[in-house]
Amino acid sequence: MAITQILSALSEPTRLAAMQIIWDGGEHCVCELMDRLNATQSRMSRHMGVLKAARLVIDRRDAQWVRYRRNPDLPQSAARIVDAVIAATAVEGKVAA
Amino acid sequence: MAITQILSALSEPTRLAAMQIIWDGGEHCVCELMDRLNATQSRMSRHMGVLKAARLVIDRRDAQWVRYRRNPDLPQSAARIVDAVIAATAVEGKVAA
DNA sequence: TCCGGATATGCGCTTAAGCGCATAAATGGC
DNA sequence: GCCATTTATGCGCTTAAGCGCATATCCGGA
Repeated sequence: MAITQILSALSEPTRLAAMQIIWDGGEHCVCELMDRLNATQSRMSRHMGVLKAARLVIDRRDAQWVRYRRNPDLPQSAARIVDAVIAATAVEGKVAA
Repeated sequence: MAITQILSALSEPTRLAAMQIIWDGGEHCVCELMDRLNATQSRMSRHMGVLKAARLVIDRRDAQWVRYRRNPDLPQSAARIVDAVIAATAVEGKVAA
């Protein structure tokens, strides 16, 4: 079931675009993702919640910010899916934001 | 956009299970998939339509049967996604049918 | 031409996804 | 303690997904 949940999480354009940003390994607050992806606050927050529920990312409180980053404990088999997806977005050009 | 469509197509358990079967490279009629996946006829037919719309599979009329197989012209970047997904299902055990 | 098997599709229904809006909750600074 | 900033969440709405049922369509064989 976890796999279908991962695929479903990645299948939404804004979430996929967020994963492209987050997959660099760094930390990114919701406000940054909002700005870069042109999303409202509640929309962005909920999308991040979906990615978190799929265990693709983890979050960390840092003062008034919440920093998201890729889940370092993601099983390799799942990480390979994300890698392949990110690579494919690079090939096909851009993903809607 | 094609990538999110592929991910969405793969994110449904019965469709994912169908892809596991079809990814062997052989041809499979709807009736076979129905039987193996415990799906009704209309349900299976529609699911295959979704996979076809995502260009993951192609179909061919053969007498009263329609044979589905993996799309040989699927871009490599997309094929890698499917490969990673199939590999992950093998790791995690089984996918609901 | 008629029939039976295999597949697709129109229709209506139910449920889930995604959204905006308003509001709550957490935190630092004053 | 109070306020501004950042993030999460309850609520209601709209739309899309998935399903079963019935029916249409396609095909070979008698």
